[in-house]
Amino acid sequence: MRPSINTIQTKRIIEALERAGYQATPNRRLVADLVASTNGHFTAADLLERGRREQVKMGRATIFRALDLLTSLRVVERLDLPSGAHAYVVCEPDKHHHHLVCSGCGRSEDVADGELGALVDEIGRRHGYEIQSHRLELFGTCPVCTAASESRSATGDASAEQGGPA
Amino acid sequence: MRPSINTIQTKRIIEALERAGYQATPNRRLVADLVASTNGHFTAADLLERGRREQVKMGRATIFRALDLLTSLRVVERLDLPSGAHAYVVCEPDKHHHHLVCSGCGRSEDVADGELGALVDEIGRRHGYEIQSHRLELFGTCPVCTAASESRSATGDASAEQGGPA
DNA sequence: TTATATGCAAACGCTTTGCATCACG
DNA sequence: CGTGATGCAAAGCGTTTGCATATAA
Repeated sequence: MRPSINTIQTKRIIEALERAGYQATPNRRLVADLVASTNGHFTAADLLERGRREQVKMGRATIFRALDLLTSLRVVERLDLPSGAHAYVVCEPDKHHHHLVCSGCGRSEDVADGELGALVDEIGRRHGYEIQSHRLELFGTCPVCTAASESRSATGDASAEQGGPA
Repeated sequence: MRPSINTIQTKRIIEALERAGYQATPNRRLVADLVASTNGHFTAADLLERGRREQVKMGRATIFRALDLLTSLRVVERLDLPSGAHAYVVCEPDKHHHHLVCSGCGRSEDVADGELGALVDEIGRRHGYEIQSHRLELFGTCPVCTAASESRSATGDASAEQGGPA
């Protein structure tokens, strides 16, 4: 997948960098772009490989440093897959939310906190804890993958559903 | 903390092992005991060190293998701390639940799924996902640590007690 | 010119594995 | 005896760091 420079998403990320006083270097722009052109979760290794494939040879360290940066700016968020592996997803910086991850293709969607906040408060009260943070992670199959697996089982086909993460 | 052999918890774990057809070897008994005498989360390294301190010198591998075993028996569960580190907690094998973890002392408590299930269903429906699993992790300060930090701030003492989650 | 950012490779920490040995059934 | 469990050390992975270099402000 060729990164499409200058999406709104990419710009948002770059602006976030500059607003925070960091340089929007070519490498960081590329990372921003790779990240923005992903609709699922991705790992540092994914970015590294995609980056190399595209054009530039970025060092591992640069990726990790960029990812740390973006994480601290809350442009991306780190999440833990059921396997225990670490992945990242892009997300809206400000509003508190959670992630719904498709275990088929890796696509991820932001989920508003909604009523969960109240439930969390209630749990804290019940246990006498002062809750500082909470994290809800949902894993399931997205509509596309569900459809794919249904038609697959109908036809006996057993090929993969879609692009996989990123 | 000296492991107190033969707690109910320890027995439960050992029975779970035997019921599943695994040998309750001395090493595994020790692990069971260490695990049972922990009321918070712990890492593999913790167990290794406590084990060594107590008596036996267990190889790293043995700890990891035992932990894998207990995880597969759902006697312990692996969880991801906000720092990204992996830890384990003991828990009831059968009922679906979540964890409330004290970021001060590491104590952890099981939290019933309760109304969350309905909320999760609702989210899945809204996004067209078939939810397969969900995980809620709560981080906060337990009553003991809250009290401790209050008396501390009252006396102007500023000693550390925790590393603070994300 | 001074602070930042980058690359590289070595260092790290955690976890797994291969293999010979040992214990249990 | 044969299978399962263990220890050890080496290998593997993902991530971080030190340091010299290159680049931006």
